Amino acid sequence: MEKYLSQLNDAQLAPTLQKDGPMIVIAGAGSGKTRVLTYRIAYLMHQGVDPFNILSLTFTNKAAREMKARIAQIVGDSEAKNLWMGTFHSVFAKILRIEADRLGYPSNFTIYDTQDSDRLIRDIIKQLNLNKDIYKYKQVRSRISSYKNSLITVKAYFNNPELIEADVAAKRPKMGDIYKEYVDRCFKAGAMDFDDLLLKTNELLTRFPDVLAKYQDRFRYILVDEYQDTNHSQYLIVRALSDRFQNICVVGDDAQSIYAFRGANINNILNFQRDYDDVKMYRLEQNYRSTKNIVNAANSIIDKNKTKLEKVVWTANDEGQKIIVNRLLNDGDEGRYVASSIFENKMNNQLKNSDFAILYRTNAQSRAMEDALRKRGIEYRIYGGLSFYQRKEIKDVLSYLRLIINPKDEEALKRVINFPARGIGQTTLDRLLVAASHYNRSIFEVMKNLDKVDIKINSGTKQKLSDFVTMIESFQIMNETANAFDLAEHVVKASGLIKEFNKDQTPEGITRIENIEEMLNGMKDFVEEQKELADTTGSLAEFLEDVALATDMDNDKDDGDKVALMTIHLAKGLEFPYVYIVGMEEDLFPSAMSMNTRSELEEERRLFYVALTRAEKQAYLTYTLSRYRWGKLIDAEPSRFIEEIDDEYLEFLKPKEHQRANPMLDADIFGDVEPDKIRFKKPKKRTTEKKPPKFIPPKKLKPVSKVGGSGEDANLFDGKLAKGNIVEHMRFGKGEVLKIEGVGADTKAEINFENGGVKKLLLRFAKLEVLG
DNA sequence: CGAAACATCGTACAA
DNA sequence: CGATGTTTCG
Repeated sequence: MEKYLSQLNDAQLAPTLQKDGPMIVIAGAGSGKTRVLTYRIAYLMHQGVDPFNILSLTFTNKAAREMKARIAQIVGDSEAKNLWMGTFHSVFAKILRIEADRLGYPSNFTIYDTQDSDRLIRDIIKQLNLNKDIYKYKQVRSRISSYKNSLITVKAYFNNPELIEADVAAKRPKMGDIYKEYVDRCFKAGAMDFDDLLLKTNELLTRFPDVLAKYQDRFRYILVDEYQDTNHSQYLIVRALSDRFQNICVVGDDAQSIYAFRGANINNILNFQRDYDDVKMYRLEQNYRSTKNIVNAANSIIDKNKTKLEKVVWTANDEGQKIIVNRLLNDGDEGRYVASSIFENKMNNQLKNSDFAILYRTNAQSRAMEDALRKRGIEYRIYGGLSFYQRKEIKDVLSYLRLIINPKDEEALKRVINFPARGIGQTTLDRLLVAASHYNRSIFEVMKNLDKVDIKINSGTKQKLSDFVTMIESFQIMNETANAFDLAEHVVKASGLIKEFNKDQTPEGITRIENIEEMLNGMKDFVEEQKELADTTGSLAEFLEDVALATDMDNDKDDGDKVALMTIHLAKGLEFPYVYIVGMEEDLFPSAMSMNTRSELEEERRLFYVALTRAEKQAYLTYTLSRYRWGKLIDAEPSRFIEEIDDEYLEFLKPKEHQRANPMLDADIFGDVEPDKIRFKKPKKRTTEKKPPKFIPPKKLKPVSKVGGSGEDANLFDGKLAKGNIVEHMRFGKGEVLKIEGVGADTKAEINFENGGVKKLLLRFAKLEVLG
């Protein structure tokens, strides 16, 4: 043990060695907090604490696995195995299964994902005859989610006039009714959504003192990682469980709190010291990850936030390179730049693909990056986005499997009852739903008792329904003996799914079959893996739970040397030698939706802080002049966050250095621009300059060019500039239009200028006045 | 009832 | 643009 502890610096050692009592560790980016958590757990066990009494809540299941493996190296496999480690959701889902009957739930309850919730909510809105343009299902879902995260049950909602009034004022008077119906339907389906896993845990611990006592006694030592991202519901669970022994250790960094949108409350970490007596506070401020340049640049950003705990992150590492800032024409150009920069870096510095990460604000930005990397022949891997398990064909298979475990699962049933088509249409389904509601039974139970219920369904359809029931029941029987893989393989054949997908021989259809095969392979691995671990059985139910609660990071199969592409949110906790942060533009980053309040903007700023502090050696920031969004080319302005970094840490790239590759750009479209200067909304110390503006943003071109259309209209000069027109250019003087070519934003004009000769200009950017 | 054409809509972040 | 909902026709 001493050997391991000697690897820690003094700041890290102090919290590691504090065995008892409440404590908070404020850990700056890259300061080795995982190491502290890991060694602290090992040390607890070394001091004689039974691993059965330790609960460690991590941000991803992958992190839990890695930490457990590390601890096993120190204290031994057999001991480490008994630790409770995992995400809030997975740990409490397990506890809820054990205690389910207390809450009237079956222990095999389904976990609804967001798609399932959305479908159910849409159903309910339709069923209640509400206007779907007013009750948008996504808004409704997020509203319900925030109720649940604040522990507002249906009953609490109807007892709270303020909430009701707020919804009435928002022209959504039926919110409560939808909420009630949603909760009822989930309950009847034996289903919990993600928020329920926390809400019901709270219910369990509050309503049943003996259950609370049991888990308080069990979890005598509790550790919570990424505490800054806990929501109210999680906060209350931690408080309740730690109340008896008060051996609670939370670790986090308020500067990296980036999950407010799913209810995370930064006050949990800011106010931790008020919640317990004699809280010991530790700070980890030495950064081991990044260069001085990166650390200082990141500090200069986070300084702009008002809400924060005081801490000074520093590093003893090298000065390093400045952060490179580059402006590109559009998203395609941005992709090409990033790809060629990665290519060059690899060549010059003997690097691997996995030394690079491309981080973006929204998943939609990945496409341009992918295209460019593919063209360059650089292998990459995308994290997040539409996850594997959310794909249609995979959800179809999973729905059959879910129905085997929990036949009440309404969303699974609706999904597969007529897929592949077996002649059970909407009308039949509607009648089943009505009957189910009337008899207060699940749809599946109604289907099993068609002859006993009053329902208007013709005999042919009844036969089809009973065939379906028979099929599912035969799967259920097989589930009693077969393992998850064998069963799933049988199900995809017997249900007709494979046959259905095989009909489609287009590339997409073939991909679907491959995806199903991949999932079956995954199940096989799962079964094999579980066989080796004695404590689990490799059952289908366990597989489904794994799948439902897997985070995007958990599915990270180590499949070779690839550039990582992901959102900044997913990058939290990771590090890469070279990091490209792309799309540094106003309305994108910071997001247009996050600029209304200070706290929203501060969260965006923390997000940028997280992004920048992922980099070890070198960070790149890119932004574009225009970008495709919603299928349309729109103008962009550089993000205020670039401006917020101290200039001394930045190096602005001269666009020409890399734009040579693109022949279109050889036209002197930036002829009147000094390319090495950056353009901001509010120019800094530039007012005294007499020279023409360094850079004229496209938006501001409008009034100058007189002939220009609106910013949204890509066809600035379309129809207004024609062959033969005489125009004037600031630098090239008068000229005659020889030719117009291209369409939309790509429209170019060939112009013969008095001083400059023939130039090809992109009209989008050219500063021209039409003289006649 | 089913499939394909057609129309609409809404666009973060995610367990 | 792309996912989803609606209409239409066989």
